[in-house]
Amino acid sequence: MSRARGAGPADGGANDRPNRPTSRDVADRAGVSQATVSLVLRDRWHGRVSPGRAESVREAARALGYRPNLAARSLRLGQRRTALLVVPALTTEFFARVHSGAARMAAEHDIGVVLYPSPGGVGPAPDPFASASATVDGVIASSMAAEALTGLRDGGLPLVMLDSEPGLAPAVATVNPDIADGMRQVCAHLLRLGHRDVGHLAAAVDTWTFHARARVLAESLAGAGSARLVATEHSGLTVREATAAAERALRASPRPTALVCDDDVLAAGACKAARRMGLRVPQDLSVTGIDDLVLAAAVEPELTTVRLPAEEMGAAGLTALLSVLGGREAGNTLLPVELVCRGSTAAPPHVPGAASGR
Amino acid sequence: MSRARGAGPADGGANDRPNRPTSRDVADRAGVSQATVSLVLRDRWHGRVSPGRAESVREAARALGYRPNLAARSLRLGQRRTALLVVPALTTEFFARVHSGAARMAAEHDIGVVLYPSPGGVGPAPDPFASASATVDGVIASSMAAEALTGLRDGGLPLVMLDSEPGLAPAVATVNPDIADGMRQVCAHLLRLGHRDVGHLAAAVDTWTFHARARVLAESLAGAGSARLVATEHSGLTVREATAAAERALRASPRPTALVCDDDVLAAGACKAARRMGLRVPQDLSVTGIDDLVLAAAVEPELTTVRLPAEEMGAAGLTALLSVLGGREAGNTLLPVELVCRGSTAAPPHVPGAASGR
DNA sequence: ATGTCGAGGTACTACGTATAACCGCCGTGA
DNA sequence: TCACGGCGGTTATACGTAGTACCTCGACAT
Repeated sequence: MSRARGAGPADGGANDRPNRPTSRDVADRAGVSQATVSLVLRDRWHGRVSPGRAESVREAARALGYRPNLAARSLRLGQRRTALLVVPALTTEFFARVHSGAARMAAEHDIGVVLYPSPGGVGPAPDPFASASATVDGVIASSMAAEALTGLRDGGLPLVMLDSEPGLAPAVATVNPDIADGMRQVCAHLLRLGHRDVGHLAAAVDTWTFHARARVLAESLAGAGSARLVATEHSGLTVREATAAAERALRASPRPTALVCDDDVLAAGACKAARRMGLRVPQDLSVTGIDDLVLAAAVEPELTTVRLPAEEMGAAGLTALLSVLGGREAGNTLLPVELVCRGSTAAPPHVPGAASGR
Repeated sequence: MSRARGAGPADGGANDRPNRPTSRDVADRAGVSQATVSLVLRDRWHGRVSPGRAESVREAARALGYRPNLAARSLRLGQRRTALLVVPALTTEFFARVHSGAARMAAEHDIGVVLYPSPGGVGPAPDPFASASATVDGVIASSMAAEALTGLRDGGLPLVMLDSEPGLAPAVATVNPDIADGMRQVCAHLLRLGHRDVGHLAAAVDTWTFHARARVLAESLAGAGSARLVATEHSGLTVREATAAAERALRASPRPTALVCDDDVLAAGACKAARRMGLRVPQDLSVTGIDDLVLAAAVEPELTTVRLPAEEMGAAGLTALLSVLGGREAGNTLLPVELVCRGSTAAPPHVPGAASGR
């Protein structure tokens, strides 16, 4: 074994990689074989290696700052464990939280998560599979990033969809927040306050989730006899676009006394529009959001909103992926949501008897 | 070569991994050797492989959906290229944007980025180096995640610090927004509006950046003769804490007519506090933030704030890392910032002659 | 005295890719 | 006709880790 490693003093060029120590280096230092090092460090040595040697191996590993090379480890059959998380734009707080949940769960199972922010931003979109999928065992993707998934099918990778219709494809697991329940809670809340004329500020995103929201909202209102949907406006996901859309909605007649928004950012825009039109929130107009972002508690008044379990969605996505990776049936997970009542909802004008929004 | 692969029909157990095709499979299909496949697909075949064969190799690769296994590739000497991005909490819009920038730049250079959200959230913090550093070539870390870096030094990995004092450690590159310039612009803006008594709502984070902000703010005000810092309150990074801290600051005497906040979230909290105390923003109190988050344009009034180039910081961090990886000196990058004047600043009360905030 | 057994460890090989080294074949010039 | 060079590939090997098969040696039972 004459391999000359980084130990040599005054190595010539400046670009000499500081070659990380390998298990062989640890073995040399501890006076054992490489195999023994592997056994000890993988905790498979019980009854195979004497405790004294085991300790000296660990000692040597510590002294050298040895870390096993995951690439090499993953090379061994089927050991590679990496999930690809495809989200539309990580710059969004919501998806950042989804990632956070997935990452935490992944850490517990000692698997990696690599992110692919799908196109939509500026610049050329890198091909997620050219660079990443090689080491990827499965994909967790938001339906909002669906266009990035075109090249996926032939890959044959296990797939978990977030915010996507359950049962569309047999092999695809889904993870969804129980948005139907959320919408029903919102409607119940608004009806209890006395609202009858409700508007919907919908996200102009062609996604099952958003279609589902609209459908459930319409159904819930229709089911309540007295209430009705008097306006539906579509908007992009920025405050500016939302403000414009909300102004359109508020010019409907009869004017809605409550605006259900598909997103907290939209709700913030709606509040802005209301103020601009001389309406007070919540006295003249109630507004509800979805997500419960930081923003929801920062605006004035604070938003009544449906808290979506973003972290849990990430975690559940990873769990689902592990499940199909383990050969089990692709399941559909439904996560509970929670209505957070804050200051942006109250009884409509001219209905003084109803309960307070808070 | 009798290796039985996934092609067999009706393989027994359900858990049979759908073994991704390897370069050898492509070679078999194309009727060439594995080496030839590698040559063709790595574009090193000019003059070594006939165009016809090259095409049939590509054809076979396409048919099989072949993707090279990066882990195996990286096994070959020094080929691994992965950066570890250590941030305090990805759930924060700012760091999500930093990651986005880093990821985009990384994609251009065909290197990977793996995230390590440093402890601070709930649950046990996974050891970043036990799971990740093995395959990591360098680290980009926010100074807000400094506590996660304790185990790093002995690793001997190249390090790039975001938001950290330049020149502290010789081998460490730094990337900073030019916050000094930002603070000077804020001060100039406020002074031009006629403010004299300024308060500082500081982030209670023990970080060089925040110390630097306080220092530059004090200096800028002191340099302007007539102005002075009348209150400094420290706050956590949530709206709730910021509101409480801002209320304390607004009880100082003389009461500040402008509140400079270290963060947009803090600024939102300050606005909330002002409203609660019967003060109008911006007529009675001007408020400025830092970051230019989505939130800044969502609150009412919209925040005058210093836009920090989050994406650029991520990109610059990656560039810096590549630079030291390439053997060059560790440099210090300073990124320009921009004052975004919106509705939360105006002339102070009793100074009617000054220019408008917008 | 010798066979047996288990503890304690080593040799070897697979994993998938990249590349250096090599090698046959065919056209060509002497 | 034959040596030769280069074209068009192949063979072999390294990379770092995990794990299996094997090997050795001492203790103990027979």
